[in-house]
Amino acid sequence: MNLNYKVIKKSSECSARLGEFETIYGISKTPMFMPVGTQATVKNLSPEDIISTKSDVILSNTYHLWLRPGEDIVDMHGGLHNFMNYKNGPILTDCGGFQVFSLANPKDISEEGVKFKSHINGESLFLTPEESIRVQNKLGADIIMSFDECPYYPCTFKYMENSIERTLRWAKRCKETHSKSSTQALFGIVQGGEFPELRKKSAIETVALNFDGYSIGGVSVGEDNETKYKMIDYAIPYLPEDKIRYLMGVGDPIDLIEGVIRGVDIFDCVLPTRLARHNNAFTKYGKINLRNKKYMDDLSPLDNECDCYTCKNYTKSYIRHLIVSQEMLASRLLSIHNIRFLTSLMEEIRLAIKNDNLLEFRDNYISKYKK
RNA sequence: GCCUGAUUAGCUCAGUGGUAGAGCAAACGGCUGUUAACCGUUGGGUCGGAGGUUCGAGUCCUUUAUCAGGCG
Repeated sequence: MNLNYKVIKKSSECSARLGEFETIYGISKTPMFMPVGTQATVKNLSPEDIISTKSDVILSNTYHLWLRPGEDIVDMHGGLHNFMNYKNGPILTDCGGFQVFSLANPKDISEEGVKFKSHINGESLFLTPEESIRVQNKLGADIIMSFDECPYYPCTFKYMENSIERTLRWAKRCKETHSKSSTQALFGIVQGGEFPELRKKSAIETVALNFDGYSIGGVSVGEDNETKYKMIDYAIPYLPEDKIRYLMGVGDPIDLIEGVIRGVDIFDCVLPTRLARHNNAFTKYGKINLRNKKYMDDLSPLDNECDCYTCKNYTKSYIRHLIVSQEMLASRLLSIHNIRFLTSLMEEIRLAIKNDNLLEFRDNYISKYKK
């Protein structure tokens, strides 16, 4: 499916671009942050909560839904949107490639596919590019991902070279398997680690397969910041101007800004929701841990300028009380705030691109934000 | 009044002669395409009191206090 991605404005000072694309849910503006709902739910949040965060696209995961409840059950509901009652915006499914990184052993990866042991019951599983696409076709997300290997970091040049070549062959198989190209956009994924020539090769050859958009994967897997930004720089020049660029798994506020400056359009990350469950809130001055005793009598909201439901209605003191009392509302309120914090940051970024002052915005932001 | 049992970290409890421990709680840290409401670090004890035996006692003995049962 053609998302009709359009560049509205290119920054005059960096590679950032303001853009939009189209689905049956309407126009989506980029740069954008997408919250993650692995198991067809953004953990702790109802669809109404998600909408209140002004999110647009949300993510779900092929591997997890394949295992449970199974793609047929989702299909019986008429697809993911109906299954999880998210009607506000598009859904993107990740392909299961990250689970190759987090759950499978390198020795279990073959040309044909990846051998897994189910994290639920230990059952032996085999995921192939064809199976990933077949499952994603049934899940019915608006944007689906080509099945890739997300290699361990660090890995050798030789391992990475073999890996990207195999991922390219998998990408071709994914394209050939994709049976719903009229309703689902299929993105290819660029790998190559920290090796410039491999990022270049992976990008050029993935683009040659002509996907509906392109992801940069294998980032935020343990590398330092400098390396992380280089990985983006090595790939971006070879990605077409007229297609969406998606940096997978990145969601730290500074990383979002740096990614946009380098030409990235969309991001996803578990960080806002995971940090929320672990009692942390994003603020303009860095993240804070609400379990800390100093918030016991703090009557201020998480962030004075934030317009989220949580900040409009609750004090830090109350949220700390919920955390100490192990009440589940704490992680819900923090999830709402953290996601809204990032969608709000993306609004500011879009405005800065429009005003051609994104680099100044970045410098001001970093000077306040303690990473 | 007599008999038994208990008393060790804030709490619940291990530790039966050889350098005082765990879980929880507390304080704090980490988290980047979710195997994570998770993981980690740190602080915290005259072992109820007083005597005694012993090279050495949380541990054995005497005594005492408190608590819980049982019998009168």
